Amino acid sequence: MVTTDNNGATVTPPPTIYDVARAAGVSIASVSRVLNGQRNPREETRDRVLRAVAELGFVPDGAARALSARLKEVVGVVVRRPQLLPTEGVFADEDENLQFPDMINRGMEFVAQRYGYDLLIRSVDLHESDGRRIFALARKSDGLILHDQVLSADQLTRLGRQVPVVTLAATPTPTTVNVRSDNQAGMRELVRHLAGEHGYGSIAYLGGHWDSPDNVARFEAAAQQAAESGLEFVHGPQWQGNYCAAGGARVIEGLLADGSDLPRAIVCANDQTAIGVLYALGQHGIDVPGQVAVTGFDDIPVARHLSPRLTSVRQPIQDLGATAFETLHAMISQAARDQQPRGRDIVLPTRLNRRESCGCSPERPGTEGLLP
Amino acid sequence: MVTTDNNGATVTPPPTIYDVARAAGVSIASVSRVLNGQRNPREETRDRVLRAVAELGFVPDGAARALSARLKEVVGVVVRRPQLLPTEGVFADEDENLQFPDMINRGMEFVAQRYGYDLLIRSVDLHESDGRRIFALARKSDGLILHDQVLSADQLTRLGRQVPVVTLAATPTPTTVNVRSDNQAGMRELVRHLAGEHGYGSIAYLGGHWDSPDNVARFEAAAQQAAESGLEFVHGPQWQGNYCAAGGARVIEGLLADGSDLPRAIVCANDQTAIGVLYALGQHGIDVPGQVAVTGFDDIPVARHLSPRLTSVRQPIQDLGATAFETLHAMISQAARDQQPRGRDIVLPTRLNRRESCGCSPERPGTEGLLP
DNA sequence: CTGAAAGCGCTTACAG
DNA sequence: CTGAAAGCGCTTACAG
Repeated sequence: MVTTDNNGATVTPPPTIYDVARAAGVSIASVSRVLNGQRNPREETRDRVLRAVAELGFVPDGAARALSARLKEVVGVVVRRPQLLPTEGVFADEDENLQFPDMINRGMEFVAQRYGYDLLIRSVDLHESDGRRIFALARKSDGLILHDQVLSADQLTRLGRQVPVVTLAATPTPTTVNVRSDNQAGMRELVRHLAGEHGYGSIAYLGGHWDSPDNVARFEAAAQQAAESGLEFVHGPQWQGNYCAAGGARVIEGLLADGSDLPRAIVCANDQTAIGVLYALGQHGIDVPGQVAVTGFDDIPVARHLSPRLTSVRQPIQDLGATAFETLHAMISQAARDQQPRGRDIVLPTRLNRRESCGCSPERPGTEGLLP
Repeated sequence: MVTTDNNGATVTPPPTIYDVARAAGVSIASVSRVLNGQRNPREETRDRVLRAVAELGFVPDGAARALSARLKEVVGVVVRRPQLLPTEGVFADEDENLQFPDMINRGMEFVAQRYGYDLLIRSVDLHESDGRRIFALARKSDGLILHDQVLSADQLTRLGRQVPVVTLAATPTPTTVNVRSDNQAGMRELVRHLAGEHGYGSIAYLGGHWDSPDNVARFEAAAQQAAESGLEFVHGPQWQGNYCAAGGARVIEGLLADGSDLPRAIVCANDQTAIGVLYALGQHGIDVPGQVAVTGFDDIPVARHLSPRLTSVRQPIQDLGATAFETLHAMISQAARDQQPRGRDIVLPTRLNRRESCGCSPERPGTEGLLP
């Protein structure tokens, strides 16, 4: 019986397995067995335990369970993002690049629930160098999923020896598995489209964080395909963005202030950047796609609701998260059996979604991505 | 020494406090004391322990620490969102309303880090009725932050007796504290603006989830202010959205298909809804704000980058999360000392950000929200 | 099938 | 100041 009184603040600690055992008239071992479905307990035992559990509203303490069963049912997730003070002005500039990692996390969470796992989220600064906080998170979890390249290859290898680790959009090591999407194929398809279907003569690549593996892969694929398609390829320090709308807008403002000529098409490292570019071009009365075409990467939901609608390379965002979790879960389950196939690089397909910002004409909704 | 061999998959379990004690030639109690800064250990003891810790890369196991110290340093966060299969078409429709709760979570996380806490995220379905999964999450955490009204008042009161609980945008109970923003003041300011400055004669309210306390508060404030300002106030079942862009677009499509007249201004329950409305109106060649004005609520970052730029009521999004965490943390710390002020309703201020979608003329950037 | 007991890896009174 | 020991709340061989 829970004590009820008029003071809401009275603390009633949750019942323990001892309370249940006492109420059911059995040992705590029996309670545990019934709850964990071990070794068919007698019908009557089961009933008494279940009744007591229901009556007391018993739920096992996570820490005790974790310590005893050597399983926390928690996966640590590390996201790399600017650690800014929540001052309005500053934050307003930077907090837009949330959407992509958050959607990936949601894909993880979806799968995690099916296994009874929860996600322990922690973000680290873009420039965080020592991995101490990440090793600490590992001790609160059964395994780790790391967005981006937050650790050096050496650190990763060492971490992967202690605990199962899956990276996202990074590089596999001998002890860790990586999951990413096919930047190369997606970017090449996009550039081929700009050259072939639209006949543009020049494109620029507006980059994301310079050290992001995704950014590097997209840049290189764009450069190679541009060369193969005979396009002039513009890039360089003045084209350096930061995956955020504000970064994209800043690049455009800078170029216009310098009086630079814009290329016929601007290929952005991601959709957020493209949003900033569209905005800045709009402010200066430059028509998209009439004067300058603009494309994104990721295909986040809002891309469909911009004007003009944003042409973008679709990443299987939620799938990335789901796959990362499934992979990690397999590693955790097999941990006891030791030897497992580490060092893999799992690549998920991408696909070009043509909308108006690249110069294509509007099409009926619903046909997106179904084009040949 | 960590075993190194050529097989990356070899598992090297993390060192325990016993390993450290052995290496340092002291008892595990001393190790614990040095690490937790208790009762000034002798200089030499401290040095030996610290050296061993560094050498072995020791980090205490979270579960063992939690069980022993009765503190997990984990806060559970429950978000209410549609639990859909990651099928593209379906997800594409619904996963846009992520941004707002995710930004709140980020505000929490920012503060949580300073206290050495992590967030354990779990989402439950919009229509989840029984709170079992939430009570289970409570056993993995030191306290809970609940977005929205995910539990009945009775369940909340009961939960709050077992563990510290803070709700967001809900209603306080005798055992829980609520944090929300001032929907009423923000919405009234907005409607007053539409009536007073722009002289519109009619407005509609395009709603969010019908049972969301935020939605109810915004609806009622809009209705009251409309009445006081002598505006015709349009609403009803055909104006029922779902906080998502797709929902907003669907409402507009439905109205136009019925041949209904649109009011002079559409006040949306949140920004995501407004994005869908802008899009649908654009598809039908209806000029915003010339023919119909549109406003949002929340002021998410992308609102600034739409065309026309979206007029919206700014909620202190990150502050909501930060305040929720700070409040919960205070409750956790004082848990031992029992009696605490529960039942509070903490209200954060809102503010109208006028941009072009309501009919205001463009202004210099940087002056947003600084108008009288 | 069930109970008594050991043990998971820590923290913290309790002695010395 | 430091160590030996108890205890946190579970799970799981080990006996019976």
